[in-house]
Amino acid sequence: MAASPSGPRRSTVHDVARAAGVSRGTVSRVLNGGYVSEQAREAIHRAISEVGYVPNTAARNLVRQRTQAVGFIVHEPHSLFLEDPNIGGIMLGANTTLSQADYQMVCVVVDTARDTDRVARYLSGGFVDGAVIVSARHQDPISDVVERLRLPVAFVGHPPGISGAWVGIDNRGAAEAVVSRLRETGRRRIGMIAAALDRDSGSDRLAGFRAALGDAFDPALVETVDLYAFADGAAGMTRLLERAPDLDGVFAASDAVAAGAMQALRAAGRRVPEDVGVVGFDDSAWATRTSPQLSTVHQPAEGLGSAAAAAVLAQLDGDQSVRTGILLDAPVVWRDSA
Amino acid sequence: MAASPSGPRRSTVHDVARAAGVSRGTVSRVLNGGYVSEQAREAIHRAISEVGYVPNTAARNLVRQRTQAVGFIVHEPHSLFLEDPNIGGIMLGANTTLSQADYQMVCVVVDTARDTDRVARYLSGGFVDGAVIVSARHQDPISDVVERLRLPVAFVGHPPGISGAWVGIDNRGAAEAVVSRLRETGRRRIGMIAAALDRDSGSDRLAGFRAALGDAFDPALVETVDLYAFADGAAGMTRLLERAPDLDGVFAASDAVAAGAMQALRAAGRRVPEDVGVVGFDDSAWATRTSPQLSTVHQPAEGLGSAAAAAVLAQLDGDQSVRTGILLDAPVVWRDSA
DNA sequence: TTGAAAGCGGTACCAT
DNA sequence: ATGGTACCGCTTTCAA
Repeated sequence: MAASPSGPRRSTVHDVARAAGVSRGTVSRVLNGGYVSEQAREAIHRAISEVGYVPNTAARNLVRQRTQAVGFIVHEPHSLFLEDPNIGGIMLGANTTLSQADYQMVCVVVDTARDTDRVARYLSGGFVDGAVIVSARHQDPISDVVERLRLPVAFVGHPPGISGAWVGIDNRGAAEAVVSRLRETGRRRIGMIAAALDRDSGSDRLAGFRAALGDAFDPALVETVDLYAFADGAAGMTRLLERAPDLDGVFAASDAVAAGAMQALRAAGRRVPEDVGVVGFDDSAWATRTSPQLSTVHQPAEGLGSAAAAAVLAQLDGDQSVRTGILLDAPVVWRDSA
Repeated sequence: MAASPSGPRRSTVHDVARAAGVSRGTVSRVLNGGYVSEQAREAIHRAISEVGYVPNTAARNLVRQRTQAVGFIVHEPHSLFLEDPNIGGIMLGANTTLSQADYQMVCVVVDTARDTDRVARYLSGGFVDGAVIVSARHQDPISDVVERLRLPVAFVGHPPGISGAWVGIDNRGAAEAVVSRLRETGRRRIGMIAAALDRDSGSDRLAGFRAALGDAFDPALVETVDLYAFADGAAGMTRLLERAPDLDGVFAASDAVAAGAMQALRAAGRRVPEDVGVVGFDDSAWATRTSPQLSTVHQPAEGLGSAAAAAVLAQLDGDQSVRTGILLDAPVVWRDSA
């Protein structure tokens, strides 16, 4: 049971109080704010560094009835967690904001295949004061739990039917911008490889595509695939090309899909961007690795994580004015593929 | 200050004790093990689910003098954290193992550019019972702190001069295996694009390359680049090709480097694998996205994270028999690029 | 402005 | 086997 590093006992408020010649209460007051004479304050600060005092988190949390932890819930199989170019950035952003506010981020990955309700239990268990929830889906049981618990949360993305705070980008608007520009540059037969229609990001991108085309929209030019993945992009492109050999532009639902599409295009003897213009989505590492480099929509991943964390923090502070929806800017980046 | 979700007060050991008609001590005993009559045990279990009891982590941690948290320290700039194909897997593996043991993983990313000693303080602050440390470097100040604190840790990778437990793969042996096979398949002028020589992984791969070649080793066939990155691979390959136009095989220090090298090779009119055989390292998403698909060394990323976490857990349990070094298997995967 | 004291929710030791 | 009780380190009334 040699759990804690042996060393000398960590010093406590008690030690500080004694060294400064005051009571524990006074020490606590300078730590947390309250009426303290300048003289006492100084003596205490000196004592603190003298005895090397560091507050005990557990004790503080116990009396304050908080855990000082925020969950980062990713509802995604491990493999997708690793593939997704945005999750890492979102996590980093959330972590930065949270730790600056002295909160710990506890990362929980719900491998969809396994039990969702392990997380539900976790959330109910009072292990966290709030949560950032990534890639929730419609009717997600986790969202239900959160609602019942009235736990301060923020979703990244905006699954329909969710009532809590959320932060996202304007997928639909960005898609429209992409397609409009494609048309402006002379593309006339523009197709789309849509993906992940079961989440808002996927369906909104498709909606934007459709809206931008208006009357010119042709359902035959949309190919739908399951995942935002390279292989899906390649397969989708191949099928799309069979149906519409005269196509001269493609909007792919993600960079990975776009990269796959480019591969299929090349295999079919089409040149990018000369014969077919290709645009992706995410501005992930993929975008600058394809040749030609991909035109795409920039996702502010760290910003999303950071904003979601801030929204949770605001609720934790009892801030009533929390906006329930925040849209971050997702500019289109034009490179060489279209 | 409406921090905790309002709702009814959470029930405590006290409530359970009263509902079961026993004392708090007895309740604690069934929770933690000890002599309890079968009768009491049953009554208590019934009472627990009746009142919906969930233990309070803070209180338990306070009395036990532990935090029940383990740090996951990544000493890497944010951008590299996102690029590295292994870190995500390592993290997932560590997280899984840790949470199964009821530990929380607290992720700390040290953006090298900024203060390393913020982490040192964190570690000294008693916020965690132990730590998994990824990508430490030689003479890393963090390693020093850990040593001084005698904090239970495990490193992923094996930076020289580190005395604690570590888990890694046999970079050198894997590199040797790659090069030997390249020779067996008839390659005669084999070059290497070495990277990240400031870490053990990078220098060990180079050492293996050298060892496999023995007398045939030609320093002119080694090109060194800074990072395990695509762009570095492309640039390195270009330079290498200038020096050794007759080269017929390349061992790249990572898949990203290999992908960059393949691009440069193609630009120079060389066919892979006909003219030049290329082998990477990591078996990351890159490997199956290039065409032809990459032959490479498989990194058991989740396994590494999991093993490192287990090593920390073992030390926390006071297990004296912890092996200080664990090597996981990293098999070579032969695909089409060589 | 400050000190004293009462808990926060558990665990563990001590008698019984 | 069980109940009683002291205590973990800190915050927060309440008096003074």
